[in-house]
Amino acid sequence: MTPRKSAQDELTKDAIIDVARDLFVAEGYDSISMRKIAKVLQCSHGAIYYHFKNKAELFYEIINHDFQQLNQELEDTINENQISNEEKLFLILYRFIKFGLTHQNHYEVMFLIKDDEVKSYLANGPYVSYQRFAEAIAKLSPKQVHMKDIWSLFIGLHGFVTHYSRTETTFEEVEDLVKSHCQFLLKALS
Amino acid sequence: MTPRKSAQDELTKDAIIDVARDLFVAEGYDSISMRKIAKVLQCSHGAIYYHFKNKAELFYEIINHDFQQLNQELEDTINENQISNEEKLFLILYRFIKFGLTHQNHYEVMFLIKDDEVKSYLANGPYVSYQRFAEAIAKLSPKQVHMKDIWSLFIGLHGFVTHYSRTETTFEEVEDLVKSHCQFLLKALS
DNA sequence: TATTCTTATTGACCGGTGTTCAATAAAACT
DNA sequence: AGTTTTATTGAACACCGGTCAATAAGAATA
Repeated sequence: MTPRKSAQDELTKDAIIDVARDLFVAEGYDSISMRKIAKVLQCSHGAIYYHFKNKAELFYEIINHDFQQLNQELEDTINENQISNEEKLFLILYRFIKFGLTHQNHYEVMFLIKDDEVKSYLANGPYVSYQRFAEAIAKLSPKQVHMKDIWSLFIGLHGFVTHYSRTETTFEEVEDLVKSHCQFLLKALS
Repeated sequence: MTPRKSAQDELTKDAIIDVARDLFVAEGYDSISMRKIAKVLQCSHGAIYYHFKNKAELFYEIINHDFQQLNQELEDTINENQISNEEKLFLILYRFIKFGLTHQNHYEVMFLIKDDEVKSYLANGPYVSYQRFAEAIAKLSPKQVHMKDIWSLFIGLHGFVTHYSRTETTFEEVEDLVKSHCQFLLKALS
């Protein structure tokens, strides 16, 4: 049996996450196997299981960071100075789609995946992000909006990201369409 | 080696499709293996490959039928008597979502799947269905609508189906929400 | 320093997947 | 009866996620 690694080369959670993140971003959850990750890390695939219970947990550590980033972006938009509420409203929608399309493979898992294993790790990440979103929309809207309408608005954004993720379109390729889609949805809100 | 089947038990494309359809509907594309299909058919998994080039092609034969059904439903709605254009417009949206949520696993493949193998077989099925949809919306709208808005409308429906497919919600469970979502989208159109 | 203990890694193994293909037997044709 | 075509079998291949006994490196202890 080849000997185990020496201390200097010892595997760390962070090292695994760094490699796994790149691979997942590039090819998505299903396409990346533990063995592929291990190969890049130059370790056996079994070693990864010492640091993470399973593939889903490893992925969750990455996804969790993305939810925080999404929430942060939303907050930044709310707190931005020198722009009107109307503009903020637009920016929230616009940036949500931008986030989704620039993190396509992660978005898929954050809001789309059916895999029960992964879903159980996601826990309330999607729920929290949506709550923050809904509060922001309610606060920034010129007139009272129904909860259901905010939900429909969100679903409308979700559909956009979902569709263009399927076709692996970049945000830049559809930037204009993003704008008109956001305007379309805002028309329904008022 | 056990002998091959006798003529009366011979495998047919239709027999495979019938079994595969039920299994795919119940558990989705990924969860159903060729071996599971073969087990129900009481044949070897290799035999299926004599009738279908691969799993994707088998699934496509099923999906293709679904596109035709979706297109038929749309046409039926257009040709329905004794209802106004406004009501037809609503019904088209409503029934699209209904279709999506009552064929969740198929919808996923029809409009959502990333699997390149399957996508290549889908060919222009989604495209054709969308064209028919867009034409119907344009015709039934009281005033001129932009192409982009029809697209946004569709994306809005797509998002709804996609989200509730992920959570495996039945159409009946969200029937009221479907109505309000359709109304929301129609508000944006006018 | 010698010994024990803890910790991290390895890789064989399990049961599963889609797909291929040589062998073969049933049916059809000559 | 003999030949050809056709449909089926199941072993084999290269993957997958996950488990775990064996083991070696490093730390702690005597």
